[in-house]
Amino acid sequence: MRLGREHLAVHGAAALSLRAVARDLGVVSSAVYRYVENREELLTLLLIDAYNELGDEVDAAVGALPEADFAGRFRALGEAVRRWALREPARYGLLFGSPVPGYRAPAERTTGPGTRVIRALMDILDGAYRAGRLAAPDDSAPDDRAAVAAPLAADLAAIRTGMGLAVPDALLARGALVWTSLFGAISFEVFGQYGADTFAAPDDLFAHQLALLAGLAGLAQAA
Amino acid sequence: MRLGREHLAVHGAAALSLRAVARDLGVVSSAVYRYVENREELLTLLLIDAYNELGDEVDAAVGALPEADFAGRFRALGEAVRRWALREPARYGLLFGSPVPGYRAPAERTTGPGTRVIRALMDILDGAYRAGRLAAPDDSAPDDRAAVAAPLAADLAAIRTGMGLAVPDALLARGALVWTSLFGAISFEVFGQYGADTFAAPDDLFAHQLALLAGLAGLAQAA
DNA sequence: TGTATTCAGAGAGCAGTGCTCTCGCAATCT
DNA sequence: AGATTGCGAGAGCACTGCTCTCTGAATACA
Repeated sequence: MRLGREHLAVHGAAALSLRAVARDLGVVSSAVYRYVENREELLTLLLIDAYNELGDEVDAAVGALPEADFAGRFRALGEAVRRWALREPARYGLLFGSPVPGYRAPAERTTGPGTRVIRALMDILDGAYRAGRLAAPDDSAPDDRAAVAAPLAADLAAIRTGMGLAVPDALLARGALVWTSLFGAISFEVFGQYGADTFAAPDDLFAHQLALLAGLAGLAQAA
Repeated sequence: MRLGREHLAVHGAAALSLRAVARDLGVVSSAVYRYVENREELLTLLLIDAYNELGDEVDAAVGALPEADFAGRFRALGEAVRRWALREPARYGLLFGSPVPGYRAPAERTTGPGTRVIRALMDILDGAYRAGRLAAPDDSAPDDRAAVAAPLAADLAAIRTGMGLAVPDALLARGALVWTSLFGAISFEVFGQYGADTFAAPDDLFAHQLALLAGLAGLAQAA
């Protein structure tokens, strides 16, 4: 079932060639259609496979730290995502890059594996909140920046009940921003948006960004 | 010189077909090669064109507000980027999505137009700093989260001199994170990463995220 | 005005793609 | 032993990027 994973890794998602996959398997192209309905389903399989591998690595990295080490777990999550993304840039692009033209992922098969990272992130934040270790950072306390508009509050309420969380609106919204920001930073690095050699020390850059995001999420940096 | 812009808009970057562009122009495919060396150069032209249109709209939105309204200008920048991205999702994907397989953008032609948004963003932050209106948010003051490792500090110093800025390391790093976070949030929305109807009020979500990012950047929300 | 040059586009053709169809071979089941 | 099933091969369709040659028209030059 490793249909074309290494080929995707080499050539990228949009250029994924069913015929090339067949060649890698030492088989003619029409034979692949015995196992896969079309190129779309091949992409779907690769999508689910990638989501699950990323989810596995994130879960392993997070689970290696004690449950109460919320800040440590958050950092482990971010580092695991980045490590996987840098190791598998094409597959990362398939998951978080521009959608493949003409391809629409079947939600009923991909939402499960596709929500594992945000699930893990929210579990950390929710656990920290329930343990009284998640505080609204000072810069949001006095002003109304953290105020949540009514329609957004409705969306957040649906997410909270849907995921079984306890965090209040403002912190939930911060969690969502941390989520998108994490992937934004990683995407910039993986996709080469920073420019050729703008950052000679990308590890330090990311570590700094992770620390800032932890602060944004309301996680104290204590161990 | 509108070679295939609408075609890209419809079908996406990776599916951009030189032959289809030729058809749109009412011409046979080989004729296009009179004006464009190959598909790569066609992509490069579209890339530069998109960068410049985005840059123009951002500059216009930012320039519509008084120079001293740093927070307003920041919000205008973010809203302009999002507006353009939602209006031109395929072109946005070309700029900020997964790289087109086998295509390498020529830095000497694209870095100029490609840095206009970060340039505008940094100008706002730098202006606010020089005006004494950019403060390190409270949540970074007491701890060492904002401490910048030595190699990262070297990178930041190069950026500062290269762009002629005055902001210190910690704020410059925050600016970079705000930059990537902004595009991370927009990419999630444009690329449909949030899930089908997770957010019924995406405008409110983005407005909230922009406010949080303004806080992260150190911009007071005063007018 | 007559010739030479340039240039835009057409058309054929190459190798590649996704995909469908038919066919043959081999293992399996009854 | 005979029928069924499944796997893979091969041909063929329309599409792609790209190269080549050829034609026809506009232009430059004398």
